[in-house]
Amino acid sequence: MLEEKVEEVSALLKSIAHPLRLKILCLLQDQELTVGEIRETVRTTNANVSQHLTIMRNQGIIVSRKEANLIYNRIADEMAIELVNILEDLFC
Amino acid sequence: MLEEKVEEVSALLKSIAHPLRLKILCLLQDQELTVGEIRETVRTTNANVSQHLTIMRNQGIIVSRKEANLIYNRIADEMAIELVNILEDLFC
DNA sequence: TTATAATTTCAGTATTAAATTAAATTCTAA
DNA sequence: TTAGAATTTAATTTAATACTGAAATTATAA
Repeated sequence: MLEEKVEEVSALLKSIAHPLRLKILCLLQDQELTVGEIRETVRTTNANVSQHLTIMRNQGIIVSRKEANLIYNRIADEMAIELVNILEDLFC
Repeated sequence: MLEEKVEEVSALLKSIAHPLRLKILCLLQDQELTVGEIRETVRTTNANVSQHLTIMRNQGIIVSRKEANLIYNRIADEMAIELVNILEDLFC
């Protein structure tokens, strides 16, 4: 793997390699959810969910759209969806 | 994905999600290498390579065997080999 | 037995990450 | 225009990581 690719791939893995973020990605596999909805299923604060979403948004894994004062989040990166699928196949 | 699985998978990803460790895994895909041989291709110190190998050894990704005063390292976990293959397919 | 090579361990420092709480934004609806 | 809901931002604290250089281990070979 080329040096650039190594940096790119390890950055992507890093942004997924956290229990809360992995859970969020699993949740978002087949649906769009708001911060509040995510917070209801993963037991933490809104701020914490928001910060983890920001990490994944900066990585390009997630995009958000605003409707009223709700923010809907979904997976933007097909690679990320595929990767989560593969992880579930491999480990579940 | 079940809570336990989430913890397990994110721990595995975390132990791969570092440029140097990802490089080492790529190198070890099809061969056994000593710490010194690894250090020659990735530009850092022996101690640093050794520490990263320890992280992956603790995670069960790598096993080592000693021959004289050389320590040969290889990938132990088939899942890890498969995962690295998949990452190369997806991103290279 | 001593010198050397390969590796690990340790101690220290610097950086980065995670979680919490409170304050600030943004939008809606009364 | 103000009260409240959803979310983000900021500030803080705590904890985890990464790297370096030196010292300790382990094994070989002179």
